[in-house]
Amino acid sequence: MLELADAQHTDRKTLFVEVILPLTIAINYTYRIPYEMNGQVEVGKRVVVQFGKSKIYTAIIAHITEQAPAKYEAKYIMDILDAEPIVNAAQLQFWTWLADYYLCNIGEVMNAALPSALKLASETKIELNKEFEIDRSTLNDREFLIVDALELQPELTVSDIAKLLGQKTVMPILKLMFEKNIIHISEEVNDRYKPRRRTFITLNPVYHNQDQLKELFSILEKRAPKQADAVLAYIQLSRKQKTISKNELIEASGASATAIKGLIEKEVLFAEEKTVSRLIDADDELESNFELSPAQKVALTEIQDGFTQKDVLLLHGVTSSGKTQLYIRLIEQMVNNGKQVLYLLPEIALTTHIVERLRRYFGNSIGVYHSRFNDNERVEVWQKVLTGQYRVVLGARSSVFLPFSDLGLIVVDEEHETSYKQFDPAPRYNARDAAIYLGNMYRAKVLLGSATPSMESFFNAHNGKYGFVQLTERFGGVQMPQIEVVSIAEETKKKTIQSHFTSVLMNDIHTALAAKEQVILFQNRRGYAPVIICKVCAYTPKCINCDVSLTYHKSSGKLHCHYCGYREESPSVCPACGSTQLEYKGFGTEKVEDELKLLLPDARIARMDLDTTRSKNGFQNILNDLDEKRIDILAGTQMVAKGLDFAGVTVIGIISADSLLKYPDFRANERAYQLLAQVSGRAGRRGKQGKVVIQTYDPNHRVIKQVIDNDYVDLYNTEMTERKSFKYPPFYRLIQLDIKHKDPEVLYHQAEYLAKELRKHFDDRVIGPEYPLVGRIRNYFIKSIMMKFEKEGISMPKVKATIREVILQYNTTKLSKGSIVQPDVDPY
DNA sequence: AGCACGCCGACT
DNA sequence: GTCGGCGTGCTC
Repeated sequence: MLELADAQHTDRKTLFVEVILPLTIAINYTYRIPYEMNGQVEVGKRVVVQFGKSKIYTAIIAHITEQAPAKYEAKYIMDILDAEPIVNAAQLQFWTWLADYYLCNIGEVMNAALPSALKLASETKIELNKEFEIDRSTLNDREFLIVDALELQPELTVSDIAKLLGQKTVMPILKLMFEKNIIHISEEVNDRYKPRRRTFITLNPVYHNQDQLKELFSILEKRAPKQADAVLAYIQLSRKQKTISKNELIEASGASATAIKGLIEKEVLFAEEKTVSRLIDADDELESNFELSPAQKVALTEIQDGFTQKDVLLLHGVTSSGKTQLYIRLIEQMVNNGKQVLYLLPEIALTTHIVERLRRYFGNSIGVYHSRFNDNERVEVWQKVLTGQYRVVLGARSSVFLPFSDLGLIVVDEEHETSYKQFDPAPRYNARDAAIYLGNMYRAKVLLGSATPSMESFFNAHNGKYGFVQLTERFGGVQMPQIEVVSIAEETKKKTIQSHFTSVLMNDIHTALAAKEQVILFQNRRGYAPVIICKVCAYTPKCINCDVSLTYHKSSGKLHCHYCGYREESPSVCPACGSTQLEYKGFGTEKVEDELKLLLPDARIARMDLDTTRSKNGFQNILNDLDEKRIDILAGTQMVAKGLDFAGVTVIGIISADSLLKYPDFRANERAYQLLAQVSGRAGRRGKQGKVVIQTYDPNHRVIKQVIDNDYVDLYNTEMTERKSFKYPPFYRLIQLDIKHKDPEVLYHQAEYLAKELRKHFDDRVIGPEYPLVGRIRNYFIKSIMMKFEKEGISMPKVKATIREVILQYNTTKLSKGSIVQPDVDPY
């Protein structure tokens, strides 16, 4: 009796929940729970709520209370969607931290964290899942109605469906249909990642028998000599390498594709299509059941020991030193201890290939999470992490939001990569830094790995905040490319330079082309000429928005602003004085391509920059052309540097290193080092040493020396000394102001005003406003500022509180609205 | 994020 | 005289 009374009492309790709405709102809102749902209320479950006049959203329960709000009447929640929480307490803590650290709203974090299928709202678009055969007999009336409607009109919103059914609560129905794979929650369609497929050839094992083989040859030589050649070439190749691709076989044998096809039809050869990596090294490093080299074994022990002292550890390993193998060993250990592992990779490095390799070790317990996966797939991964089915997750930055329960290790590969930083919508977080916090929360170990670590991580390792392990030895006999520095000034004097190409570079290009090898030329500038200047009156066309000189693009015949996208017709006479003597100064990839075509009319030359890859499959097409040897020389911007595998490339030419070395940015040297090292790394392949030609006016530049010597420590030391004597502190914190105004002039003044206000609180510790990239750009979002903490022990929370306050005042003075955001690295 | 309210410019 | 531009404020 007593128990029953108690239960009834609980049922009668009036419960309220604070919910997180997936919106840009500063606070959480409170809703009331209908009595009959009291038993189901739990933090982390999704609820359906009405917010505002007519809109319906999916929200997350953040807090449960019996306290009724004093100042307003709470609305009832409409529904509880989940039987079990889909977000755990740790995640909510993580979201709160992220919102605080990056100065944004928790709703924005929720938006970034949850796949859109988990946050149905009235405006969400629903469509049928085309890959799913619907068995109508299994549908109930309402489902039937929805499917019918969707067949007439392929896309309906949630509120359309509510109207159709004549009822308000449609979310649970849609949720179920989504889970049954009947419907798709549509979202912006990202280009899905297309893995590179290759056909591999193997010999029918029958012919491993010498007699059979001889017999085969005697037949083939008479009737199909080309096919005999191909088989011979196969046998020769198979002595050198384990896997032979169709392309390699065609190249080595000189036989045609039809000859090979004929052999496949006769079942002499077997063909098998496989996914291969676009990344270098992956193939060689990850043979199954690999053995660690002595150097790797030492490093592994050091990492394990390091983790007993420190929670975060930086692994500095030169390119091709086999870091991935170490990760695998560490992951194995963690998984054996029953812990979960998160393996973070920069966006571009996520290939199904690496997954396949890892699957070999971890079977079906490995999941992949990636923005190019569709929502159904993303939700699936989410659920499998939640239920603990996935023990290892390989993913891009957004995978820090997955519902881990007992994370033991986080690996952040290519730790320095800027793609870990989300720039555009809030939360403007850096997944590497977030991973460190995440690790701390779960008492998990964090391993940062890179061949060219970021300054701040190196700094932290140096100061003992992080542990530090080095791997200086290359794995498996891959040779470092030969780097030659050529003085442009000297060749100009000797008149041995043609256009922008020194004799040294031209010789190497000729050698490569003669050997049917490929060349990449790197020039860190798009367009044809970055500046036009009138020889008579010195007038230079500038962007009306940004105050920077406009770049001439020959392909469009227009002048482009590379910061805001503004375009205008290219003038034929000087707009100021009417003179026809317009000089095109400097050069970009277009000009490199153009002039090279004049010098080498027979070579197949292509260009890879933002302009040629903007179209849907532009990037992919160029890669494929390069792969299949339809391109001899590729001229490109930074894009060519990003870890992609250009197997046939043996020569790299850096047309002018000076644009890198003279970047007006205080992280210029660090970036120059990384870029030069990365570009250089593209040269050569297994068994063939690459050649890198660096053309420059400043052959003695210390960064060039550091790249040649592979001396990251020297780079770090000189940078730190220089920064100390510089007007900036060695590290500063960047506050990114998310102010949007159409008039850049206004925007600029707003940023200045804010910096001035902040200076009232922080004096000279505020630097700025500063703009992304070049000094005078008035860009869409403005980066301001900050500040030195070394002295006076101002705590970060206090700083943040003050910034909030200033922004708040700023908002109320109606100069602007806009939220504050704070990205970048906090090494303190 | 939506949506309403409200105040100034070019139109049937 | 209105229609409609977007600036501002509010949503439990």
